Amino acid sequence: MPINTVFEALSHPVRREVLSRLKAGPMSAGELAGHFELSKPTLSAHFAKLRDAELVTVERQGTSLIYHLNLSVLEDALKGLLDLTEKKP
Amino acid sequence: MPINTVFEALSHPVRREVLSRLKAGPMSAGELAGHFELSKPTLSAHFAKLRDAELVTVERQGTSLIYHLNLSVLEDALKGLLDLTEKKP
DNA sequence: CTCTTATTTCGTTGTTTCTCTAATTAGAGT
DNA sequence: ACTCTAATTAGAGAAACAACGAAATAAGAG
Repeated sequence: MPINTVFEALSHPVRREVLSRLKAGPMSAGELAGHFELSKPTLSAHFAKLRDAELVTVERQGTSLIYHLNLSVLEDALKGLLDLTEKKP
Repeated sequence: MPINTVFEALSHPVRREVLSRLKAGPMSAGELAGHFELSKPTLSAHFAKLRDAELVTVERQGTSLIYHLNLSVLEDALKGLLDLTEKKP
């Protein structure tokens, strides 16, 4: 959960869009993957980076894996960026 | 200035620290480079990415190049991240 | 015009990222 | 046990990244 891992995870547009879709609510890996024109293994790799950064959490439901957005880490990133704009640290 | 370029630029810790230092005020490339244990060519490449993303602007003063933080693009990134946390849009 | 200073560009090397297909694991149902 | 679906892991290749030393460029001083 080093902040560097978080920013690295946020650097790819596909991963940011995954987060954006999860904003609406938890979703399975397959359903998420259906929104992209990429192979499932490719998406799975993106999911792994998001998990590494703890930007998402995962929960198994039967054969499906349900991904959840982790707001708190996203807020850490937000704070990190805000620190770059504030004059006062 | 596509937002993707901005996030990509923000993904490296050295570049974020460069921005952080510029927060205090404009600074020359050499002075900036002095704060890192990296060669000048390496730093120059990082500066180029920041320029590409328009996160910094540059101004020549004699033989020196003075880098300035560009808050407005940083705010765009901030807004992009905020969009990932908000429930409403 | 030459010399010095400041910074970037060039050429190279090793590492990481992104993508794919093919093979594998995990769970549920028959 | 077998089979289906869901998802990940393994393996491979192209492209991009990050780092360096050496050479090139730009601007001012003498």
